Amino acid sequence: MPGPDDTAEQIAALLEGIVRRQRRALKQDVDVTHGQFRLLRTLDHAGQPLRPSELANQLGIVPRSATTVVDDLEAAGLVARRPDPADRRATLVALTPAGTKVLTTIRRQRRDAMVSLIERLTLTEQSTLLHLLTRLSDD
Amino acid sequence: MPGPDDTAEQIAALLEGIVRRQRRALKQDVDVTHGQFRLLRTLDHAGQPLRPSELANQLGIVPRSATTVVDDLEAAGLVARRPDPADRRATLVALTPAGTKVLTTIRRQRRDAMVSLIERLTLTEQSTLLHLLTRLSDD
DNA sequence: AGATATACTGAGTTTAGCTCACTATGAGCT
DNA sequence: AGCTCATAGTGAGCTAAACTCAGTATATCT
Repeated sequence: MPGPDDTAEQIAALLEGIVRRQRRALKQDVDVTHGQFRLLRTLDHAGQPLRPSELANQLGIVPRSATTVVDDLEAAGLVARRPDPADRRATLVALTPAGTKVLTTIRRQRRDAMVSLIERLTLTEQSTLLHLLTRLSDD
Repeated sequence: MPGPDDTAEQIAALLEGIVRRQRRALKQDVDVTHGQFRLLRTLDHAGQPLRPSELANQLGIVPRSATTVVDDLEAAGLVARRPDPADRRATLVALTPAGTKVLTTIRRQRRDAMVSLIERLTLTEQSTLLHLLTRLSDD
């Protein structure tokens, strides 16, 4: 006799499973990790250079973790650090042209993977799912 | 003009975000990691001892990874290994009473967190969501 | 000027996976 | 029986994505 609690547990398990499998399905041929991709995407979405702390904030991670991701992306030439003219403690992180290009590539791959999954649903179901997930995501 | 590709990308991002936040909301006071919890839950759901390889299969991880999780749970006294009488290569992993107890505790915590999230949806919406996610999860 | 707060980072840890290679045992074939 | 191949588990070692704690440089506030 499943109750609402059961439903919650099942939904949690399904969400986890889907995310895990989707992520693993992405044997990207571009050498950018998932975390790095998220940071690139955030920068692109912002449309302007951001501080590491702001990136951390938007990514939902602690600032120290953002530093590492930026380090690796910078080493790969996908972002560049420059001093913040307004505050000498701070640095600004900007996408390089190479970063933008890589972002586009990965985005397409990820989209392909997700599309092939959600193609199992009808268009109506897709928009229902989107709607429900959005409701769950609002802060 | 959002097309099906956009929908896929949005759904992917939402799924990730929900899972990440839910997991972090779980500052468990029981000393069992998320991966360990998943294994305990799988064992409990099976209702009988399972082989590590079967656990790995159900958890969607490679067998070697299951070995490590079982190691840690066994060290904590939450599961027990015993030889499989039917196949001397194999071992069977069973929940101990302590494991069952811990599982119950964590389940309640997790359920509370997830329930408080999905309470935003009506019962009908919840079952719709469950249905859609199940469709996405079928192999 | 001094205290406190903020921005970033070095050092080290944890979690949750992974691969590769090895041992022991089972199963199928001749 | 003997050989070959497959399966079950695990040791060793790696990667990713987070974390904490502590330290330095710079801002801000009184």
